[in-house]
Amino acid sequence: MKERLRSIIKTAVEELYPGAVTEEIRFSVEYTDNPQFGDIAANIAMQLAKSLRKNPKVIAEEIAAKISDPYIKKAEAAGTGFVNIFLSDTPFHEWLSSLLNAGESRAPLRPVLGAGKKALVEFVSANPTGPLHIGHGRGAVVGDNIANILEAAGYKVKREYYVNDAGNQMTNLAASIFSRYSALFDRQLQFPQDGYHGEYIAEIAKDIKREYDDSLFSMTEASALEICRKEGIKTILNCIDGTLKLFKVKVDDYFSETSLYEGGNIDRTLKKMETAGCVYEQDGALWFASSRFGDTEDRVLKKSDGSYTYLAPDIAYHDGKFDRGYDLLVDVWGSDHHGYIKRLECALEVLGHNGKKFDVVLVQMVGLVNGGERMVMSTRKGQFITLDWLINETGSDAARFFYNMRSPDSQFEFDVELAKQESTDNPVYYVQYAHARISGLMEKAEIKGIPTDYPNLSLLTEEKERSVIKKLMEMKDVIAACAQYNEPHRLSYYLTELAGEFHSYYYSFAIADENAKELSGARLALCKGVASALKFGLNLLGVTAPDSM
RNA sequence: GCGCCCAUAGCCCAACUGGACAGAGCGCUUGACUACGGAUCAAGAGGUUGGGGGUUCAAAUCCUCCUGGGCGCGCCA
Repeated sequence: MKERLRSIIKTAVEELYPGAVTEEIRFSVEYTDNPQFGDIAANIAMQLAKSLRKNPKVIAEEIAAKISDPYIKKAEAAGTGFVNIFLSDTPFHEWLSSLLNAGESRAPLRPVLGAGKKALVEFVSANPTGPLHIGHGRGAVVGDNIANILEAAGYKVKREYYVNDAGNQMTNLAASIFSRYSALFDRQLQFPQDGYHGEYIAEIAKDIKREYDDSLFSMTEASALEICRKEGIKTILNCIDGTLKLFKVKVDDYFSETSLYEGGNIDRTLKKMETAGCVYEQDGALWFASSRFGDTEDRVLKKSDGSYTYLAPDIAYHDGKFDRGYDLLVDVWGSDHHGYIKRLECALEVLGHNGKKFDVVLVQMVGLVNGGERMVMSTRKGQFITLDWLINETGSDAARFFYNMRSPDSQFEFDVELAKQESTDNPVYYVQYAHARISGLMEKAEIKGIPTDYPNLSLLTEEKERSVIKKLMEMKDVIAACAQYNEPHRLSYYLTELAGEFHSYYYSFAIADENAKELSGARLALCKGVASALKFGLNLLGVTAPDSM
């Protein structure tokens, strides 16, 4: 509908003012939120005012007088120069009909953005050194939702978890486990200074004891640690995977950092950067001249002892993502990693990927308040609230909706004591209730013998009915905005609004009235459309749409 | 010191990326079930968008300075 009006307006303007619509004129055509401004408003007159040297209000009046269409009831100039368009009921009925006919595909609710393009969403990527805590939950939900939304917008999406299974953290993990293992045999081994103190470490040690008994002591320390490392990563990743499944977070692949070492990917990528002439040696180390590309300083890629820094495999990983044919990369990171964006962007530019899209979504940290006292979560010290706990406490639906309520870059504090309470006034129930209510209506309709299959939608003439349909028409734009700006929280807000429109409608009219079967059939069809949109939206957020609650 | 992010109603947050009178929820005040689910609805109070300056027909949004928070500035990952 918007597209249609846009071209009508454009044509009118071109006839009125030949040559006025240049590339720079990017006018908006938007649904209004206030009926007094009509159904759709355009700001083109104000955009043209400068180049035409004319009062925008006058331009708007001329445009309004010029445009005509069977769907348009009237067009008028308003405010400082808006063109407000009032539509007849017909386009609303036709649109609703198209939604109902689309069935499960729900094509009228989906924007067409991806058109088969390939997108890779990398998220969570927590180090495999402990269970996921409530901080990770946010990234998991945001990433999963972005992936779902991109899919709905037509992208082919893959979801990856990057596993940092190389480097010092892993050495630390192995040493921590080995120390606990030794303690099981009454052998005191000094606990590593930066070791991991969580309960789960001792559990892993017990597992190793069960499988290997005391045989780790009869091998070299290196092999013993290697077993601890492997077992540790395996167990922890298993645990993480279990949590994510419980949270309905889909992960297609766990991408191992170690595989980049073993596959020679890092050397290959560094060679490319060398060829591009942007690396140099100094003090025995290999540096990336990132400052030449806008970074604040140069970065070390290979340390003087010959090992790689964290950055090198990360560059190789992202280089590889583009080589695998993805058009769009979305990384969901904790905001404390924001300093890495620039250097990674610089590297990707050097590697010739500057034309492609690489977005980093920074998810702000989740603070923790316990009884008014601030807590700092630390996996290493074993201080954290696990995501498992939260899910069990509030349920997956409430937790997911709650995490998605705020824009990713806003920081919020999680009050442990309020977690359960938070779930009872979580808006997710408001939205789910609307869906359940419609299911109830449908049952009622069947009992009362109200036919809903071939509704006469032209009977929907109430102002409220119009505004419900209008709300439904907006969903496409909302999903598009979510996908475009990586802001899935918009969908949560939208669904709350849509549910509100329905609840209000429900109270204003008898919907399943056996004494007015034809009208009721039309109203029930409208409700069916609402339910379809609610379910679609909730599922995009990983939340169920129950038929009863 | 340098860099990134944030500041909106009593609280927690939105605001279609520059558009019309800044909007929801919670909390507060008042009302609504012998119609289809009250986990709901209807109404009210509540704002100098942290502060100053600037750009624009139009600023919560862009630029600049100030104040106050968060985070990052390793040959750690």
